[in-house]
Amino acid sequence: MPGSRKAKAAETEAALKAAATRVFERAGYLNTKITDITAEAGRAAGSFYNHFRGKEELLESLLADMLAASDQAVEADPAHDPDLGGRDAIRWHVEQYWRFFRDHRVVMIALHQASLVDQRFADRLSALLEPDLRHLADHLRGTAQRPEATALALSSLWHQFAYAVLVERSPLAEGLADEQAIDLLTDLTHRGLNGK
Amino acid sequence: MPGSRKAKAAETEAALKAAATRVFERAGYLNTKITDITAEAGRAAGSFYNHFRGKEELLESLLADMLAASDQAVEADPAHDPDLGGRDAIRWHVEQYWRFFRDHRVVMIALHQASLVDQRFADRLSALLEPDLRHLADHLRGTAQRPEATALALSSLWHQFAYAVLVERSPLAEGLADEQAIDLLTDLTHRGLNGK
DNA sequence: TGTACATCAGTGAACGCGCGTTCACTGATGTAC
DNA sequence: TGTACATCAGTGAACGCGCGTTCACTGATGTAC
Repeated sequence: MPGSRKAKAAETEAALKAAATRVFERAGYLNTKITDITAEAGRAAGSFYNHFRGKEELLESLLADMLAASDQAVEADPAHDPDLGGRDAIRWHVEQYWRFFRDHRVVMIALHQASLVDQRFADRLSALLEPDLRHLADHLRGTAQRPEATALALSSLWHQFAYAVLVERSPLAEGLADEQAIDLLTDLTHRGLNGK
Repeated sequence: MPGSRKAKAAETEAALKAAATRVFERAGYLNTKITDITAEAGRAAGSFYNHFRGKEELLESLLADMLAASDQAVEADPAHDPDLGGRDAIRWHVEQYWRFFRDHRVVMIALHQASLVDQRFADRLSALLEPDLRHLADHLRGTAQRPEATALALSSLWHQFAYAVLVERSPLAEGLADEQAIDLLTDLTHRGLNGK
């Protein structure tokens, strides 16, 4: 069976990534040891280094997967209403953000944790978020007095609320369904911007 | 000179705390080694353990100082308007929050970082913030549909925006003065709540 | 006040744990002829 | 198709670095008489 060697390697690499995701979820990126990942994947410790230089490179790989998945999702979606003034348009943005965060929760948190300890990831993460922020700021030009700062504030709101609800599972948001969370953020954003 | 031994010990302890604060600021809590702190303080490594069990206990100590300072500040302040509906009352709250965060920035971030790695600090930190959150939720009862979730969202907004501006120094908030930041948050909060 | 001893803060070299990383080895897969 | 050799993925014990923590020692401060 030619190609079966590569296939086996690919399988192990995928197993390591899946295992890493599970361990990150339960213990956090920073608390995770290489041997935790290999143990979870049922492989020997040395096997890890056939596939990744270290934990950072594995995270980079998960990040690449996440970006690929999100590119696909964007392409599948129809173009959105460029006017951010309407409540529907705002809700669409919030919903995109919420679903992305929920679906990629583990990687997002891992990136966030890595950023605290490793400047390279901090730069990576802010470069990742910056375009969306600039885009949002452009939408706000005319509507808000300080478009950039306002965009930063809104993205702060969305990000941290999603984090509190979806990651920390704050008791204050107990029983809050996705749709309700999205509506709450939409209302705060829409009214906050337009004063209505 | 009786008492001069205790005085020397207290001096060293204070020096270690001050040094820790400086090192945390520049390298982050998680990246800081015990020997970084003692070196910055100009003491031997072993000296650290005459005063603290470890890095965690030193952080607890900084936390205690912060709480003591904030208690004093609250006592010095006149009672605030209990009605959160008025813009002035909201601004007062936002301003308190902003100044507290700015003044205790280093400890707040250190706590935040410690929380990611140590569940005990996570519990400590949420217990620390919970009363304010509940208080805010009570203010919102009647005004907002879901007071608890809305309180969580608003505190998310304040916290993360303060973090982005005061810690990350986001380029999007370049040249934003404290008063402008406070006004921006006040507007978003006030309009978001009251639709005006 | 002076002397002898006890106590304590501080020192820094050394110890040792945890964990990332290596590497000689195994067995399976691929290749050459 | 068969044989001999090469290559590769995976293994796990062992190595070694980094750093937290200890501890015998020093010199200064406090206490007893």
